[in-house]
Amino acid sequence: MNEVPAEQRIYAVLAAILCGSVATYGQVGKLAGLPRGGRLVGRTLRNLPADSSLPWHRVINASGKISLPADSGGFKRQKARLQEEGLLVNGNRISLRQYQWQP
DNA sequence: ATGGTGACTTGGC
DNA sequence: TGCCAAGCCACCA
Repeated sequence: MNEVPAEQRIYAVLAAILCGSVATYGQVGKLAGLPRGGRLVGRTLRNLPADSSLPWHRVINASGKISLPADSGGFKRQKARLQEEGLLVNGNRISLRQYQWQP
């Protein structure tokens, strides 16, 4: 019957990421039941409404960097929010020191 | 249907 | 550390 759409589960995973921590796209996808859905996660965040209160800014790629283009508004917004949560952001890269979210 | 693209990941050099 | 190739999934022309 009605199964919960993958997007819904991705939202739940996002909401579970602790403040001050970040997770990779692959990590989120894996926890949402999409072991190879890194791209799906990215596409889902891309489609998020502007009024969504989900911490999408806590999601970065496996290289520990922000995947958005450095000249886009989303990049600046994500960087600013991460810094407000106490994370050190150097350029497009997050200074990793126990940054990875642990479920 | 087919090919190209993207807020990805991993392995190799 | 950084770039490249292959794999993966969904969307678009």
